[in-house]
Amino acid sequence: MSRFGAVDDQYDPHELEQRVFEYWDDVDAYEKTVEHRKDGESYFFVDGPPYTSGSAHMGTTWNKSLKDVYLRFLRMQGYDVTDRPGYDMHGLPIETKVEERLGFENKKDIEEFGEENFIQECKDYADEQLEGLQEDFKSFGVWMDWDDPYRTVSPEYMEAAWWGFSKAADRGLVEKGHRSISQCPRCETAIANNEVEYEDVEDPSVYVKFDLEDCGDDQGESPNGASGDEGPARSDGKIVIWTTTPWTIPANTFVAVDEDGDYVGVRAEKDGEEELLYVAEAKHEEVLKEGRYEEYEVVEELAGEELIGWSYEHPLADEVPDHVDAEGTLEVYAADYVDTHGDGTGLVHSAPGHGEEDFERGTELGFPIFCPVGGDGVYTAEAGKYEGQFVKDADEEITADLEDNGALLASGTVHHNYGHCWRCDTGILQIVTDQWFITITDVKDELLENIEDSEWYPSWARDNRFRDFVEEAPDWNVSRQRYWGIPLPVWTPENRDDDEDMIVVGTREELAERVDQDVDPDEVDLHKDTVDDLTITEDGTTYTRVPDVFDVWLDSSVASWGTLNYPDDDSRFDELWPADFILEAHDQTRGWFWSQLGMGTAAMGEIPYDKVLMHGHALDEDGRKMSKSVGNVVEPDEAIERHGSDAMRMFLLSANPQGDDMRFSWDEMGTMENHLRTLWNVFRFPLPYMRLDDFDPQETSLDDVDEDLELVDEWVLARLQSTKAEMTEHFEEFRQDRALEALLDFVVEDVSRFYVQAVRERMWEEEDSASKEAAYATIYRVLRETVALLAPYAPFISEEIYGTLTGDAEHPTVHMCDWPDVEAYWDDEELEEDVAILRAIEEAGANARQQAGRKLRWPVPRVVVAADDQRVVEAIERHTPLLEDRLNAREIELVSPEDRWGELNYSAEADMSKLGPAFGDRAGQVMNALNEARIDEPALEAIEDAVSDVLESDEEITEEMVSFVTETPEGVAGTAFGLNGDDRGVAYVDASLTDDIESEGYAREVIRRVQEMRKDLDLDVEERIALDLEIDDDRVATLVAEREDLLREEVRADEIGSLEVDDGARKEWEVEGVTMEIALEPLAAAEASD
RNA sequence: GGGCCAAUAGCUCAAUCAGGUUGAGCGCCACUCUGAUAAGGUGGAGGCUCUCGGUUCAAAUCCGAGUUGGCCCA
Repeated sequence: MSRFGAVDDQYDPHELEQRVFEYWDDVDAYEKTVEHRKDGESYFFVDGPPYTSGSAHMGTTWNKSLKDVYLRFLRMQGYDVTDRPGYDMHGLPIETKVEERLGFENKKDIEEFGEENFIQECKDYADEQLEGLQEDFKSFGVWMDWDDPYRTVSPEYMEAAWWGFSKAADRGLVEKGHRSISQCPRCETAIANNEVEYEDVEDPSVYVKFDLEDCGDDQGESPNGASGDEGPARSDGKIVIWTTTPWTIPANTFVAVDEDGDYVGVRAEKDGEEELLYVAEAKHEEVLKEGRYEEYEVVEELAGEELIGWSYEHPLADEVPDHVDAEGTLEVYAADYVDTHGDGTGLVHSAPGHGEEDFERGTELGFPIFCPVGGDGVYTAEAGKYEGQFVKDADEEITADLEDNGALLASGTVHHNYGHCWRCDTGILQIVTDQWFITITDVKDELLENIEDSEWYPSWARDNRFRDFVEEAPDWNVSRQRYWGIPLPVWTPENRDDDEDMIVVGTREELAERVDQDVDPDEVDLHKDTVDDLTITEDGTTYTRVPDVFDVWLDSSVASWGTLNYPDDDSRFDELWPADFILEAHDQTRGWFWSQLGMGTAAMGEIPYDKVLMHGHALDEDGRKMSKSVGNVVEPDEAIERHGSDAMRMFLLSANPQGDDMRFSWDEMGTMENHLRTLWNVFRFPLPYMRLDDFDPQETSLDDVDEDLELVDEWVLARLQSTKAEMTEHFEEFRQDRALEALLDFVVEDVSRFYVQAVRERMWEEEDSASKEAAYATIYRVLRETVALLAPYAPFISEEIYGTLTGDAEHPTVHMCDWPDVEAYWDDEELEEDVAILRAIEEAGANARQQAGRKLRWPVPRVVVAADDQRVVEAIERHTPLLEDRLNAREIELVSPEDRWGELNYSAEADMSKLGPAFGDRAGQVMNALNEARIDEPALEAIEDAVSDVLESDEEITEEMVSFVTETPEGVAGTAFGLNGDDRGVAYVDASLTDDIESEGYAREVIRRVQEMRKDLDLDVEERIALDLEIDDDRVATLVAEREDLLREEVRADEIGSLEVDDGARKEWEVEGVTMEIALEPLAAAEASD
């Protein structure tokens, strides 16, 4: 780009961004920036891999924008940043998408299609989605290493997973186990608890009576011993359970009670028959009502422990002949998952072959684990009568059979939350199957210790949420009975599949060495279709591979070394690992934050990341989550279309990145675009003048013009230093939103609204002047550093401004710049405060003018400033001319704190922090009395008297309790000014008129209208004109005539007199009630027409 | 059902940790400026600080109970 070249009149984000994209491409901006930092200190960032299904939504866009802003910032600080993006490409979600595409319904379809073909389809689908995501991320300017992303399907990456798993196995943390897991019967695989989605559904609700057996017989055998020798004969009694899954009753093994709970025996009557029912005391009324009993009577009160050891008959004994009947089963036991006040009856049907808690308690009691259900949710032969039925379909028949057996107390339906498969939405089943686990519960203490080695932003995310999650976490089931995933690298002896003599392979090299077949370690693809056929023969035993693939969460859990291609490539691991920084949304506490901790600890004994920035989710404008079914999704593409990538990024980056959700807002995004427009206008304002004067920032630097700098120059430079300091501080605390706020405040408030206004006239000077050069050098420095500070947020506009300012003199791209340091030389806190005070006075003055009905264009004879403190006096004394100029006042009159302006009245304001302790509960009354008092002089006695009058009692008021405020007299308008909420004084504008003032006022009114007409005629700034002026009021005409020199100068009029207008304009105006006619004509035209 | 986080102007947020008469930006309305001009400036309106209790002379702030939303867990 050529320096100070022509730029667009208006900020057009789309054209600008397109130009910048092309420019980046032309000069290899990204590659150069990476190269530029290659000798810097290394910084290891690891990208949490998005899943390759669907396109980037607002949340992903926020996430990548955050990553981009921090990576750019770190680069500018000199770090050599690792920025390899990643993609999570395996797993059930993609399998189900592909199944949908191919019209498959179950695993059989896949087997028929062929494993190899299916895997290829999944790979193609994932690759396709990856391309889409890459394009999405590039479209809003994220700079990562797009040419070389890590892909969880590549052989190196899959090897990294194998290696991590084998390290965990080396530590004895891999085991095959019989566990209760969540099974999706459609996908025919175990799914992780965090893949279960809960939805409100209608399910059966059945109350079942289990007939008690005479407990005298097996009293001695009962492990917990209960005596049955008193009270009513229990052999005719029944215990009542409740369940929403009748299909689990065939597997009933025991009934659980709360040993400390209260239970009752109830004699109840229905249809002339009497029954003795046992339920929790708290639930008995509800249960009997459900059973529609006509009458009942509590005949017995028991503690839970008294029920222990009671035995009962299996309610489906005939239908399921193979039901559990081992020693000690079909009895009542204590279990801590029972709640006598919760849902149900206080007695819990327990089937260790299904429920997780039932399984644990059943195992503890040494019972056989009976699960007559296959992975497809169909009853096996063990289920007797129900064999071959899908379990949910059998609910009805089982309920009917219970009724026939006289075991059904009541049946109905209930609405409750029930788990569903996250991908195919099928209701999950709890069944016990064989699965492979990483037994992280064996290293729970180590996990909790390792958490301490990471630093989280915000810190509560680690100390509350994450720690709680880790404490509760069960062993990690890593096996899935599916196809599209990393195969488990486990080989077991033929015909045996336990973990006793397993071989766990860690690398492709090892695989090639140990397998019986010929395998090229550099060429082998590790997917299931390839490795399934490989066998290992050692010491005469042949080993075959376990057919499962890994839980997809295991894939990303190894990202901290997988992204380095470790162990295949060990060149950078020692230097870089563990990651310095990761950044994801809060749903990853249970996801990636957790899986990495688990895998890092199991494999390496360490947490694989140092710093974690945890952001929230992107919600819609009403604070609801964006969802396709609700139709409130805002697509990033639309945001870019409406406001441009820079504005969208700035909006996203203006949100707090620490834990809070972001509420989307079109309004706020529009505001960001406006701020960028302001910056654009500020930037393009000095360009024509600099170009005209051949200003060269390399020749004329700030140092060269140091002597000629004016107050505002020094001030804006001082503000720049504070802004840099503030931004750096915020960035280092991961609050880029606050850093952005500081920058925009500087650009909009200080540069645009104050500095540019203040230097305009200096830039218009036609002759060369030291002052003008100083202003050029100052604004150049301000803009040059501002775009560097803005570059991480808005990389496009920053690039264009930087290019126009620097031409070929600096880096090819703004993103190679160093993060601007604070220069102590320009730091000037005193000056910043002075100007802050002056601006407060100016603002108050403008307010007072409006009250007095005097426009800024009209001078006022004087402004009286009553200062509350010496600091304000100093500021005014140091900068009186500037203040006169900004207020358009002939004179500034300063009233120091110890004096007062005679024409004023006073009132007082109470300070509650002092009144409260002194007056206690009467403080409110005293405050009101104080605030309402009006007095002639600001004296304590006067206010004390006034308050005492109102309250009819003597009150002691001290100086610190009140501050006096002035009451404006007639004819003068006054407005208080202050800083940071503290009053610092009052500005009084004396708006009285004199001939001199009116003369200038009217002259300026004429000037403005001539300027407007010049603009309508589209005249060049330099163009000379002839002017005709007829004013209807003689006095005003005379007043204006007194300022003819000013008029000629300002509007570049060489001739004033009557003229015929040919190529010019003539117009009548109404000014303050006076009619005037103005005509003008460019001189060149006038001459030509002669 | 449990845990964590949030709730303040129409919108986005600050003030909450260390209690003392609630603030900013945007939007809206009015005025103003006019050589940055599809810009700029000034002012105004707009608040039972989610609800109910408690502690305190005094609560947006501390405590308790709820409501709503978000995430996580069951």
